[in-house]
Amino acid sequence: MKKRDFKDKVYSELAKITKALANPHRLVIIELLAQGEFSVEQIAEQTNLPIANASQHLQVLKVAQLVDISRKGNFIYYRLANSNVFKTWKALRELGVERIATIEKLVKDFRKSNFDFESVTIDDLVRKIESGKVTILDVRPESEFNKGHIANAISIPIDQLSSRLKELSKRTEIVAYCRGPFCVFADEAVAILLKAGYKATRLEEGFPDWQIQELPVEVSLN
Amino acid sequence: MKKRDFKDKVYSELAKITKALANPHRLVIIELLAQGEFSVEQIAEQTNLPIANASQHLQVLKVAQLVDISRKGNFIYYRLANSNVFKTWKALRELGVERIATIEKLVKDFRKSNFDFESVTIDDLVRKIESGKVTILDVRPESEFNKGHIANAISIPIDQLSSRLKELSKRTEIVAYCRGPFCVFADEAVAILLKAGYKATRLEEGFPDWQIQELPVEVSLN
DNA sequence: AAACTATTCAATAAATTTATTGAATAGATG
DNA sequence: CATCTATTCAATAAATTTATTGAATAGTTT
Repeated sequence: MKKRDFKDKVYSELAKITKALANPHRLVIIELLAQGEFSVEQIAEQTNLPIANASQHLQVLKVAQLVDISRKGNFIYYRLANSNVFKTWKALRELGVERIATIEKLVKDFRKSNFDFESVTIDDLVRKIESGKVTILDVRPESEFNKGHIANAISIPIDQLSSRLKELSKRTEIVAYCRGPFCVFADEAVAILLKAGYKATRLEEGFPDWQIQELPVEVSLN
Repeated sequence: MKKRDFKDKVYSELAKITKALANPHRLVIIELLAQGEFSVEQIAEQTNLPIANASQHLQVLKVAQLVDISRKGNFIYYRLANSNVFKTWKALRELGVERIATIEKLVKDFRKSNFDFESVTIDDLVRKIESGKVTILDVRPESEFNKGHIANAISIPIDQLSSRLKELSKRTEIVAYCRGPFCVFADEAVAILLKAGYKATRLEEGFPDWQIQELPVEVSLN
């Protein structure tokens, strides 16, 4: 093979992978699958897409080998092919937030107008865990908590939080987390908690960011 | 702003950036600019594109804020907007090589059929530098060497190597490097060196990979 | 100010991607 | 084996991306 042919082929293969990522719906799917595996139906629901449409996008990801599948009963479950897929999404996400003022502004404006409060980073949380008491609160749907969560976190899905406040202590600081930096479950949780007189902040990143750093995680079997 | 509007906008902005990367020519340009800044004319030449075409691709990268420009005399020089752009390219590259058998096979087959020999990683090279004598050979064009190179490397551009062999010692192991893992200058160099009786291997990655790890680099002023 | 030149723009056609719809399929279940 | 159901496929139209060409532009240089 000639040198130029070789380079053309390598870069066009890499561009194919990149194209498979280059769609807003597919990025949402990638972030969702970073929480664990989901059926086509669940993915369609979470992303607000018609099922046929979601399936089509999943085919694109599958052809690019970014996702794997397995069948359980009547359902087909999709998951990220490996941790490099999440790493690449993370790199894109960070590039976007840093380079594109629009995104940073969108996030800040949205947070400020809806929930005006501080957040903590993963490093901050690690330090809090080491040096004192902190309640780690997972506000994702319970099924996602069961697939994997930060060690010692407790699960109260955001739509149950208001009615289950009594499970939390007002004396311990609470750090709420969810799927990722653009997920608003944690913001909503902190808003509810602050209003009810709890001391609470949100984790800037999500569970997959914690997991990829090989920090302690737990899985609930059921 | 509503929750869904917010998410739609964030992910569509991120998809825009990803789309800007999702083209083989533009990936080649990103890798080239990781070596330093180049004029439109130089970029067109290196990528084998008509100038108008190269300019068009550069506009796409500029709108996505992945590159910055500066004018010097009649020329406009393009450079990567910041190190996160390279980090993202590196993540995509590694995802591709790991996930896509086609790419790995392309690289292996090409290397095996043209140059069958071992390579060393950046970690290997760091150890070699610490623990003994090694000649680090930069075979990129001299202008790229001048913009930045591995500390203590010597520059012999690949097209001058055959005629400048006497500058190298046969007693010291030589590690040749170039732009990146898909760049073949270093392969060609090792082939020439082995044939002439030198002890030589190539560095798997390229100069930008060394630089991003904050390992020692030097810049030649001129 | 005129001439020059590197780069960008504009217009077009071809190729690719996307959303939508409804039908087809594969595999599990009864 | 027939039925059921989650998922995929296929066909189409609309939107976007790409390559190509030649003209326009901005900024230097003389």
